[in-house]
Amino acid sequence: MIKNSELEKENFNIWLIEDNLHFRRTINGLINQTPGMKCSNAFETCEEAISLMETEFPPQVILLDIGLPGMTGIEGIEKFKKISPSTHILILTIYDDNEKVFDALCAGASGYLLKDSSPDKIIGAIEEVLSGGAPMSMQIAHKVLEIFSNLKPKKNDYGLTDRESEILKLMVTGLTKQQIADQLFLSFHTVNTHLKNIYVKLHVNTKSGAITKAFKENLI
Amino acid sequence: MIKNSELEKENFNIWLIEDNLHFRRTINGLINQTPGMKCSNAFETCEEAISLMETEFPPQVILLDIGLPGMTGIEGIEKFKKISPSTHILILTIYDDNEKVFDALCAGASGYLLKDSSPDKIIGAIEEVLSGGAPMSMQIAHKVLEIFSNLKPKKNDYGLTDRESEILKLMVTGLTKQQIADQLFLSFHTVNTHLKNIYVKLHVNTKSGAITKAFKENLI
DNA sequence: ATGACAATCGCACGTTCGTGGTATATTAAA
DNA sequence: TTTAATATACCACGAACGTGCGATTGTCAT
Repeated sequence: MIKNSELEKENFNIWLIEDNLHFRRTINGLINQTPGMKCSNAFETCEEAISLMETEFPPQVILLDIGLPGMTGIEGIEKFKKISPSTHILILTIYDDNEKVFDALCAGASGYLLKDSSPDKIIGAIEEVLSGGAPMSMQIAHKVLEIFSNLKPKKNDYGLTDRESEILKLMVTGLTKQQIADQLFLSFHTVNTHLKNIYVKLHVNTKSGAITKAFKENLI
Repeated sequence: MIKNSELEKENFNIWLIEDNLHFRRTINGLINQTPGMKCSNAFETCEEAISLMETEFPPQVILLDIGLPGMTGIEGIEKFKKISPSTHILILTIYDDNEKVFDALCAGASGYLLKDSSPDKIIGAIEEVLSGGAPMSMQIAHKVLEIFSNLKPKKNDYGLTDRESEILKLMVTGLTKQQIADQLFLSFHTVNTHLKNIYVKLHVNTKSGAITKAFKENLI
């Protein structure tokens, strides 16, 4: 499987954090059987790994479970990344809900695999993060795109005119009516009128309400 | 390469939108050589494809370029998805900037390949979308995670107390000071004081400013 | 036990906002 | 050509806000 001479020379350092003894041993063995990779430490909890990371040289890759006793894997990611930003975190878990996937990737994970991945896939994923990729199980990649498409929601159309949108944008920056008027070389009264119309269209009756709505519904 | 009996039976319908004649012919040939796949239509522009889509039966997959004459691929995605939500859009382009990737995936693309992908990869990607996956070139997957980690920015800590955060949350819902006071069974003056302190901590001096900051920096 | 912080409550004053009106010029559609 | 929509401008008044001063109480660590 592995015939990359670079890998064989470098002997990449990998840590494993996994509370299930059996799975930990399996993965550990798998990595150490792979030329060019070495699972130098295997932990049951993030806490143990963190304390060692502060004294020892950090690994290139951490294989990280999410459902752990004590600190969760998600929380762990941030800690690891703070200590060693260059270490790649590869999530290896049973959880595939949007929430966990989203949080893990936001926290800085470099990849996300489900535990049903084959040994080949797991080793391949480690190689992929090492070469700058972002390995994901098929289902996870799909979820990621799902999250994306929900990210930019139906751009609700309240029928704001161009001028009104422009004024809404300025309002969001925190300007008062008078300041907006100055900025656009308009009379205070004109801005006042526009605001009134904006409020009617957005069904609000305060600046705060308009701003909140603007953010929540991507009107900015 | 392809030995999936399901694919051979079904003969999946694929459309191609690509303005480069040479590349269009190449991909067209590639698909038609693949058992179980048929490139039934190849277009130069989104406009042509859209008009045909309104009369003919839509394909299972559209291979879509982004840099097209007339309507861009990104704009096209939304149109296609509106006409036929179940059609998978697979982006095949030279553009790999965050902006385009982000927009395409938000618009509802099911995958994103770079044009330097090998024929095998392209066919593999089509199979992957058909089986519910989300194929991405390695670089693209990496960019996607990059976008994610920038999504949840440094949760700036302004040292708000629990009470202050609570009041900030209520403020965002559009309540007045008096309404917030009622909600929390506090005096108007107490809320007023808390707001003053919030303003100092957030370096703002209006409700609007506080709300904007709350949204922009995820303080909610 | 002293000090720092958080949470609560109070008042006064000037500023800004929200809303009820009215009105004109321009432009685009019917 | 009439109509509708948009952008512009004005006024007045009460409500809400922002900010300057206070103050008391409790908690928690030093």
